[in-house]
Amino acid sequence: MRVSQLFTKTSKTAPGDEVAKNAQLLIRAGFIHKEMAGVYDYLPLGKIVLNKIIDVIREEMNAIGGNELSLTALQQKDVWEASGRWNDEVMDVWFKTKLASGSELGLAPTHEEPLTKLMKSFISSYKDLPVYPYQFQIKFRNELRSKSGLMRGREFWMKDLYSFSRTQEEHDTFYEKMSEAYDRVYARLGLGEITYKTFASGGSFAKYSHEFQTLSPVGEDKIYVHEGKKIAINEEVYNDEVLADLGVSREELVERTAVEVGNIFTLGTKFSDALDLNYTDEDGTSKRVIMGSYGIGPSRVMGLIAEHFSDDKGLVWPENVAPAKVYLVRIGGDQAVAHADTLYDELIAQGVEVLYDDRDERPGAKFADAELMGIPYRVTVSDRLIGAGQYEFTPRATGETSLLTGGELLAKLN
RNA sequence: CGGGGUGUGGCGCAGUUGAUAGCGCGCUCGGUUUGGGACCGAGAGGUCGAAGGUUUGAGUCCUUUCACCCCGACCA
Repeated sequence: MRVSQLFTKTSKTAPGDEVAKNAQLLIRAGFIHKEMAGVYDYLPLGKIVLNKIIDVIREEMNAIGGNELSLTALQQKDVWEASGRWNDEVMDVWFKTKLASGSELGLAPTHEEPLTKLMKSFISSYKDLPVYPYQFQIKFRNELRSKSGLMRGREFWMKDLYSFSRTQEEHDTFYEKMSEAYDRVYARLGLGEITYKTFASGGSFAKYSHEFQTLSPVGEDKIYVHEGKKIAINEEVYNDEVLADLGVSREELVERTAVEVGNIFTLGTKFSDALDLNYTDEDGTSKRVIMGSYGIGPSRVMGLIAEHFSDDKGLVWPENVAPAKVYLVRIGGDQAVAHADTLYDELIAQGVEVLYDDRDERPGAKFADAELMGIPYRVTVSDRLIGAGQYEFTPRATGETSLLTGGELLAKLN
């Protein structure tokens, strides 16, 4: 992509009404735009980052048998009344609206009910199970207070997978596989080191649920971390019983603030009871389907990564989620243009994603933008280096520049 | 939803005791520049969140209202 073709621009200043670092940097770099409190547009570069996060999650969900689908955002009242969650006192984050006919509708805050109902059309035998449908979708939640930029929005992206299993054992096995898949997701997103599988309250069908909590000063949750076991306990269940269950003592735990970047939850038969989702087992008897739900908020993850991987110059994207691998800076006249154009074509031919700064700007402005946007590698083509057949190569994270030949450069970026 | 704060060109801000708005960035044009967000000159762009009120006169005072931010409560 050529920078001259991007309609977005960078800004030296952040909007005065944004305090959260993730929002300030993402807006300054032109990745997102604020529409209203807790509601953001994803601009071209931001959309690429969001897509990359989604792609990582998708690969891991597919690897454990997920079936991607797309459910509707408009929700019928009846489906939710079956579980009692249409009631505003039970679920206080509803955005409700009406059809022209006057019928009430809701904007989906989550999808257990509609999906459970949908699956009634496809699940009837033990042979139809287990199944793992999932989706990436914008959820709507009427939060009393949205905050922290992308971290808590009223409209946000969510990956939600739901498991439908025959037995508790089958469910438990999948639950564990999902936990491992989540570990791989966060590792690939560069958050593995600071993300902890955290014990949280389980609801009526399991003693615990698990949250994936990433350490961050902007976190809303307080957790107690056990470094040795790489686990943590949410403060809501931080008690002697849990400590005993996990075989840890208070002295081994450290209190930290963290951001919930995902959760896995055993639902049991809560929704299959409410909506009457059954299957016929091998012995001919009818049984309830055992369910689980598994969420990750890609938009929140994006905010967290922006918040975590940044410095005084701007964003510092991990390679797996960066909008491009290389920021190609061109300095100089016709000769530099010709060389940069050629290198751009070569990199593209090699499958390297490049953001080519072909603007007629001064070098300082290009360098500053490359840093603000946080592209992992900056490559500089300039008149003064062409004679020597050299290119400058500068990793964003270290800022250390080395001089490479064309061959060395292509090898390094491959 | 309770408490606190803020709304002035696209963005960041200033506007003294009331007298129909100013700076920086950005933008346009001309020229000079060209390895760390260039410089000079000339321009365009706002009725000051909205509504009502006080006053000869309101960005400045009063009332109402909307929006945004922070803390708390609540939540992916």
